[in-house]
Amino acid sequence: MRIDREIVEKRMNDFFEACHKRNVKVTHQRTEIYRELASSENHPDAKMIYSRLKKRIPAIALDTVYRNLKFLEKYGLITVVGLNQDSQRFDANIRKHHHFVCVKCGRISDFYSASLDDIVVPEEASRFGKPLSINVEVKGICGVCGKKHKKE
Amino acid sequence: MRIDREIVEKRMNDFFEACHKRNVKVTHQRTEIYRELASSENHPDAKMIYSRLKKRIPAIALDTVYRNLKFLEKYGLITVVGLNQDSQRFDANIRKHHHFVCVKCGRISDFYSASLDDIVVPEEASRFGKPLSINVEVKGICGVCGKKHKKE
DNA sequence: GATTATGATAAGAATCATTCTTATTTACAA
DNA sequence: TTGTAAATAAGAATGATTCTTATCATAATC
Repeated sequence: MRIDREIVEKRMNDFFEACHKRNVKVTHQRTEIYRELASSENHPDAKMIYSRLKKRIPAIALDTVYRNLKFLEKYGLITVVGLNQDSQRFDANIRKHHHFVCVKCGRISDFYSASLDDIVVPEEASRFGKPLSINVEVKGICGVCGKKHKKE
Repeated sequence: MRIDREIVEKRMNDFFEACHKRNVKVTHQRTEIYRELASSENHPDAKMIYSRLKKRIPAIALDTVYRNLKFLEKYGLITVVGLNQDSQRFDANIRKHHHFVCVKCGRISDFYSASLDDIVVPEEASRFGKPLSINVEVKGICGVCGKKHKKE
């Protein structure tokens, strides 16, 4: 489950460029953490990246992996899959709906939309298995956080 | 941020019905945990539900809240918002794409779809704030887990 | 209405993911 | 080459979630 060498190299170039542009240090660990993720197709978590890297860099600390993943996310080089919350959030609304999630405060709002309810699972997705549900997640800055930001 | 009384009552009826149909006990704690979530609009986490209930049921244990939320999810009365993972998963693919997530094994697969890329944020969503991204999450049973299930 | 079996709860310990603290090391600019 | 701010390693700390076990309550049966 590895990404094509060319794509990885392009990603590595983007990484170096982003580091230089931002004046952040290109450490061995940081480089290899990004390389590991950029070469993986299966959306690993921090532990998985850590244990793979441990073979090549035995002294690496798990905290370094976490720190750099946060760093890479902040600089837009990687994303966290899903909603990026620190705890599970629950919903008693069983009716088909979608979510607006504020990336600042984590507020989650339900919304209904006939047009979005109409979208069908494309073949590109059903190729991976039997679909059970399809939902749309909109990420953005909520009204409250938007106002806060203007004041600052 | 409370749900209309009528809706809550309908949900409570569904809850009692589901409990009886499944022959599970209708305990005070279970009932109030569901009532609390069914009355909330803001997708609380377990801690939040716990602290609200603590006022009414001082002896309630946090574990009971977790246990019953899992229970309610299993019986389809509530859902976990997002991908319901136990750890954060990362993605170096910054090209616009969508996800197929297996609800059995947690495997996450990227897919591309011109038709899904074309969907726009509806007014019902942008009402909550400034949208930054829109993505589709398909949940289902992946090929591997589907085969396993057939064998059993 | 009382009895009882079984599932549910409370309490606290345990586990797992993630972050913090601090002393040490390293990248890289001068 | 050297100075210095940034990054790292190690391990402790935190916070979410789950487990263990003794006790309790629901609901079926008498």
